[in-house]
Amino acid sequence: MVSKAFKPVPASEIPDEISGLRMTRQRQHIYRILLQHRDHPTANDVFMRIKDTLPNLSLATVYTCLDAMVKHGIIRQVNFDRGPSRFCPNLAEHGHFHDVTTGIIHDVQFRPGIHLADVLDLPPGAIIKNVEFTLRGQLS
Amino acid sequence: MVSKAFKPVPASEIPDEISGLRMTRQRQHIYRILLQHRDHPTANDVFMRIKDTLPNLSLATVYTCLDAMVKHGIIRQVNFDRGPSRFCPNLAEHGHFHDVTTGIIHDVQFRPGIHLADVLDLPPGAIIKNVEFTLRGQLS
DNA sequence: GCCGATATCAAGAATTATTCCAGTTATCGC
DNA sequence: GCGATAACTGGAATAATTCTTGATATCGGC
Ligand SMILES: [Mn+2]
Ligand SMILES: [Mn+2]
Ligand SMILES: [Zn+2]
Ligand SMILES: [Zn+2]
Repeated sequence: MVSKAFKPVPASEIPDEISGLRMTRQRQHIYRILLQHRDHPTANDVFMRIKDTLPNLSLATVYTCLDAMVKHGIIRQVNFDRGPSRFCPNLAEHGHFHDVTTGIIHDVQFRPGIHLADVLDLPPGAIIKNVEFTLRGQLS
Repeated sequence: MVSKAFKPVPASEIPDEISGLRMTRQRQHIYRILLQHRDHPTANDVFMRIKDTLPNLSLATVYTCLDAMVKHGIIRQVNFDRGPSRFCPNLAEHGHFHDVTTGIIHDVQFRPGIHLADVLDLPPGAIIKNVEFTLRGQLS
C-alpha cells in the first residue's frame, strides 16, 4: 500500500515568484514537499519532513508560509472535521475521499461537464464562489 | 433579515429516550433549542441561549450532551473550515450554503433522485459511508 | 421506599492546533 | 552599501474542545 510519490522537484525548478508571492527558500522547500508527496500533509507533517534540509526552520514559519501560499492561490487548505488542516497543491476543482481503513486521502473530481451547483436545489439567486466536499468510506 | 424560527417545542413533546439515548432534562432543553431556531448554532450559542432556563448548566455539559446526541444520530455536527463546530437537527442528507454577506447558513439538498456519488469519478471499488459538502457565496 | 450500580453532570484543568509578538535576519530599490 | 520593508524565529498566548474528579441523578431489584 505505497501511496503515490511524485518525482522530486529540484529547488531550481521552482520559480522565485508565484502569483505575486516571493518564493523564499523556506517557501520553495515547503512547496516542493507538497508537490513530491501528495498525501495532504498537515503543517506538522511538513515541518517533520523538512527538518533534515532546513534544521532551523520554525513551525510558526511553516504555518505562515502555508498560509501565504493559500492566500495567493498556490495551494489549497483542506479540513476534515475538527482535525488539523491539511494542504494540497492540486488546484483543479476537486474534493476528497477519505479511506477510513488506510487513512489515505484521494483527490476526487466531478465527471466531465458536471458541476455541483447543477445537481443541487439552491436558494434562488445563489451565487456560488466556492465548493468543498468530502466523502468517507473504504475501498472494497 | 429575520432568520427562520420554528414553533417552540414544549418539553413534554420530546420523548424521554431517542435512539437509545436517555433524554435528560439538559439534553431535552438543548435539543429543543436546536429544533426551535435552526440556524446551526455553536456549542457556545446553545449555552448562551439556554442560560435563562437552566442557569447552572455548564458549557462542558453542553459539549457532552451535543456529542452524545451526535453519536446517537439524533443531530449532526457541521464544520466550516476551522471555525467552531455547529449543530443541526436536520437528519436528511443535505449540505450547507454559507451566505458570506449575512452569515446565514442554509440547508441545501440534492435535486430529487441525484446522489453525489453518481456525478463523481470515484476510485474503483469505493464504498461511500458519508458525504459532506459546503458552498460559500451570496444571494444576489 | 431504600440501596447499590450506573449514568450523567459541573467546574476547572489540560490539550492541541494555530496565531500572535518581539526581536533578528534577509531582500529590495536606490 | 543603506535605509525600508518583508520574512523568519522561538516562545508566549489563544480558542475550541476534551479530560478529570467529585457530586447528583436515575435505574432495577428488593
Ligand atoms: Mn496542521
Ligand atoms: Mn462550538
Ligand atoms: Zn486534494
Ligand atoms: Zn444543516
